Amino acid sequence: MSSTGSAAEIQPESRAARKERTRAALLDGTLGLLADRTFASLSLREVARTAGIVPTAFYRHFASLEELGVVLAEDSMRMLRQMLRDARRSKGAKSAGASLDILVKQVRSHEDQFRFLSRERYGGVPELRRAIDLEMRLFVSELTTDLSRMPGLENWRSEDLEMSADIIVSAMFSVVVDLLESDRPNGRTQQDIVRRAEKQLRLIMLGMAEWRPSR
Amino acid sequence: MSSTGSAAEIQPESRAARKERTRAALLDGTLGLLADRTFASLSLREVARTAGIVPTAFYRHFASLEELGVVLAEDSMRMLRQMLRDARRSKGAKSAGASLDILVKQVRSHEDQFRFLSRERYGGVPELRRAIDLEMRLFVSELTTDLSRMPGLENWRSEDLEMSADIIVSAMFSVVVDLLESDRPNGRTQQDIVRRAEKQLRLIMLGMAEWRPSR
DNA sequence: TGTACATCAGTGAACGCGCGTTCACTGATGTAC
DNA sequence: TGTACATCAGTGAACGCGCGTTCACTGATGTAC
Repeated sequence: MSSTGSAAEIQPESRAARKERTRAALLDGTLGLLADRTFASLSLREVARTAGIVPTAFYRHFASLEELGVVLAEDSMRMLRQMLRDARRSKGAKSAGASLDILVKQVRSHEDQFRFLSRERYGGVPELRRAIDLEMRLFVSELTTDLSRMPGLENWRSEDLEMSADIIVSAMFSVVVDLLESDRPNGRTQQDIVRRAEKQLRLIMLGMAEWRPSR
Repeated sequence: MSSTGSAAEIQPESRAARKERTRAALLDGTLGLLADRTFASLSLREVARTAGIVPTAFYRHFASLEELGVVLAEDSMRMLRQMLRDARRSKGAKSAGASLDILVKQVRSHEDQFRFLSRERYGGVPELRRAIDLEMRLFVSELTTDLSRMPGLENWRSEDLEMSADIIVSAMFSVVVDLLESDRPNGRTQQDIVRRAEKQLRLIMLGMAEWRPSR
């Protein structure tokens, strides 16, 4: 309780730490606003408001709203990549059920980010759309590589592997969207969504088992 | 050449016809603006500008911008329904190739409307999102009915038919998006897109042929 | 440890602008007689 | 056919508002000595 250096001593936050906290508040507040809005409809002033700073202070952190948006997209995509890496490491991930389980958990713990990605993927800000689209392509191409290592697929043409990866990613994307809507009126329940997705993955795998890479 | 009623006589447009023309210009101009924008980012004044009228005259046609948006969504969805009806009537539509052909033609002749639908489907205006989502469900359910009549599928559980229809619609949706991007940098060519989609449909059909509706 | 100066996150006033909406209006078209 | 009146799509001024951005500033934190 003395003032000579005990653990209880008040450590005043450094200037850099404060700045970082405000920056994080800007990103986080924006993600919150995006829960039911499009990025294109945000104003710099309301974003600043959510972080509790005056509009002009925004420029201490980003040159423009769009720049903040790109950072948000990059952060969200980093999260996605991490998910893929985790899934690959986990031994059971080759089964459809286990992979879906990872996806559901990830969506549930990063709802705002997934909502942001799904909304801006086809949205109105070209810079964001391009960034997200690029990441989706990388995603498909990583999954293509994974597939090429699976037993029975060693001799497939890369074109065929790619189209398979593509259809899997499409199906997973709509799982994400459905999950995000699942607590709203008219939304299907999480159980229904997962069960349907499992069947879809099984259907695709059945098709792949029968596939003859002709021509 | 007389003024007594020949075909060359000038027929002044009726007031109702003029009004209808302005209304159409508003809808059409808005669709044009939406080629690279989100609906949520439009302003009433710029919409009015594209139709060549003063902002206040807008209210002679719609109570609000949102109301115009809903009409736009309804029009676009009518076009989609028409496409499905045409596809069903055409005899060859049971083959993947023929159906894809119809889709490609329809997308090419209604690019703006498809762009609008794909952009607002996950977009920021709840009213539009709901309207489009409802239509997509109807779409899946109609396709489910079509599938249930196909040879070999008579005994499938409706749940399984639905999940198959769902994955087909997802794949077709991404075909539409790809087609809309196909003339832009980084876009794949129309030929690549169609070829991949054909393979995907074949893969799904192979899977369905092997499907055992167990449990 | 104390002092003098530099840094810089955040402030607050001010600007010009496009916005949605109101209102009273204009003048061509439509209708009743 | 002609006249007198009603309708109504489009006009133009005006309003208050939130916007992005500029600018000079404040005062706490950091640094050099």
